[in-house]
Amino acid sequence: MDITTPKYTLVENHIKQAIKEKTIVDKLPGERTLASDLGFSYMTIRKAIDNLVNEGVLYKVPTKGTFVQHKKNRRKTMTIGYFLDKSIVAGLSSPYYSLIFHSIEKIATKQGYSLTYFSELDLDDSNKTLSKLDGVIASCFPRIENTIQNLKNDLPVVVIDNSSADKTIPSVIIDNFNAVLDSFDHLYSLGHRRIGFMTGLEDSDVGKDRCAGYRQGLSKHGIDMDETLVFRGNYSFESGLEGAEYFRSLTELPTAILCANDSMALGAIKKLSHLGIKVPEDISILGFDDIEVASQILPALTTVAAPIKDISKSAVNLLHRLIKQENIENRHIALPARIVVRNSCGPVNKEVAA
Amino acid sequence: MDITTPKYTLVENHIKQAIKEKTIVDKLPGERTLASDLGFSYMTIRKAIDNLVNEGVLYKVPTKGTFVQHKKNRRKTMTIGYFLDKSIVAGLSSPYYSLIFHSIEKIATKQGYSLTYFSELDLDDSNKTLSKLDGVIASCFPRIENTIQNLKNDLPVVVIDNSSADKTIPSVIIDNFNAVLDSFDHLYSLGHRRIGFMTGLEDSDVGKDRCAGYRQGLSKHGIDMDETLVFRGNYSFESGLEGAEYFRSLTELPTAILCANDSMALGAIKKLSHLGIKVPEDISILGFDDIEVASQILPALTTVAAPIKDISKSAVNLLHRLIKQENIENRHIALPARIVVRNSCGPVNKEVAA
DNA sequence: CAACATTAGTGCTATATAGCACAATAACGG
DNA sequence: CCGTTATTGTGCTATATAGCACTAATGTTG
Repeated sequence: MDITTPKYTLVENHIKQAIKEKTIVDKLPGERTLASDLGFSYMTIRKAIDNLVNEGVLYKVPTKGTFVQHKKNRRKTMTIGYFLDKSIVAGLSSPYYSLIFHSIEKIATKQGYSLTYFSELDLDDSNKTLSKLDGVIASCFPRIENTIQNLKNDLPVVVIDNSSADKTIPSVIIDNFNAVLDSFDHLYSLGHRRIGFMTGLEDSDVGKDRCAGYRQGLSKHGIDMDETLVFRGNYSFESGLEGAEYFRSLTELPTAILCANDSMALGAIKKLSHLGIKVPEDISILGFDDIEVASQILPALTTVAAPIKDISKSAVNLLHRLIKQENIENRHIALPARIVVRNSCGPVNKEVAA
Repeated sequence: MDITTPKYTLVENHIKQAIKEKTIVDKLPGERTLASDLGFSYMTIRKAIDNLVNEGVLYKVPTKGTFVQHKKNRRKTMTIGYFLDKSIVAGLSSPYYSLIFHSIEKIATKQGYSLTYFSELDLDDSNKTLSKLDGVIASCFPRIENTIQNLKNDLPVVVIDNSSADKTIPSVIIDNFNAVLDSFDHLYSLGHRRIGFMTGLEDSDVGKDRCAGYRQGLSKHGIDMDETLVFRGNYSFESGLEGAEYFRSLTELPTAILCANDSMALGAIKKLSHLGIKVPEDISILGFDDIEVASQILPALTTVAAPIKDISKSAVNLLHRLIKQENIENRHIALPARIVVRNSCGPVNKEVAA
């Protein structure tokens, strides 16, 4: 410390220290008591306490005393954040995430929150950013577990899409397994037996569960697993193009392809059409997410509708209750997703397979 | 005032009043001077001034004096807002606005700003919301001129997409007129003469300018205006469907349709295909915006690429300079937009027109 | 036992006073 | 004329003191 450090900062530091060391837990001694204990004047102690109150470290109750502001019930900014890691390059311009964000905003506004979006989190300015927020909803991916942990130290966090490895973090996800299984059943009921699968990134629960749903569909109907019918994609439109080319290169084309999301399905449809293979006459394509254009393209995409509104509502409510420090019995919510039948899947066409 | 109003609040009010009445313009009298002038003690004056400094009304320069914090250079929150009125029901899930927002976020983050999204602005809590912001970028529509005016009173505002009727508000728009004119030229060069136009909402500059571009295209090439070739849409996918039906109902189908945005173009393509009219063989469709799916659908959409990145960059930079109170020579920026030729427009097919 | 009064503890307001550090300016001296 | 020195004005820290308003616990009284 400088020679010129004012005494009140010394007092401030002393109090902060005492709080950290739990010497002071809840209520501070009276101002006059503190003054004589620490050997500073009453007014100096007041100044120090005043500053700490302004900083939000302490709060006062008139005629009662001064108390420690336990970090958790800090001053409310009535702003929550939505975090979508920059590893999702399209960010909010991805059709799925833009639906999520839009929906979260509507619900958050209803609850009186403003919504901030961020896709990067430097440790340097994380404090600056996070101090503006009451809580964060994050789309979770395994590669950002560290970031989530950092967030969690400062704020209530609710994770959506994937659950975190850290099961203490509340999550809202959809039942990917059964949704894909339903899709499989749908294709099966149309007569399809040779069904391909285009995976997403398999580093996440979403990817794994959708894949597991596919495998379950196979075994449920007594179909042997054929590894050549699995194409490993990455959710992008481009990998949908590649996937279609891959399946085309097989000696026998599948009669239907389950895609782990809509963008890949779009890519597959486009490439297949280029290759002269008609959807759904020659091959059926099934997507996942029900992004806006799914119903607008030709053929209209049969897909699984992610319950965007429910996801958002659940996530905001969960977060709201965490912010209010309510007790939460069920920290992990899994929502069902239903298949939306449109025109990209049809009855099997035996002639094409060759 | 209560009997118990503390003197320092009286002093605070006195000072605020004096600032409002311009009795005090910049520098305050010395604290001791003030004390004797107002008849309160030095420490009381200090307390009052301290509070005003905390409120951001005044600021101090050590050994120099105390000064009025002119409203404009308020304390920075390093957060800017993006406002998209709720009258755009799809909000950020609209493909165009999600691109805009995503792009703004990337650039704002680079400049050290956080980005908040809001689509409603109650007058009640507008202060709560706006006090968290340094400035606002708003997508402007004529129907929200009032809101923009309110915003403008509190904060620097930059308007995008449309310019405001109030020309003092800086704006970043694209040159819709010439972009549509270019599109027209493109269709003309493919041999099209009977070219339909599907308008957007004509209450805004965007709508009017795109419409004017179409008319200019006609007159430039010496084609008579045929009002039956103009369908009044509202930018939605659904109105694209309706538009296609409308054109189909004409005794003679146009050989090409210029659409005021991509969503309508998508709708038109879908409906026309249903009606057995092939794009681009039978009819050419040209869009506007270059939303993500434009390149992903079949046929890939020939459209005008809105320079999203440039718009965002210009808007954020403008706003940043407004926040820093720099002098701005050019408050209105119009950016060129270029046509992206894909597969939805082809040479005219004389046989179809019948 | 219940109603009332007292008292101690709390934070809050207000004033008076004393000195420090710094910067700009005025006065002075070579 | 320039450089040094003194003066003045500024905000900043620190202390001591006096009284107010309110609450909760305690004591007192009918």
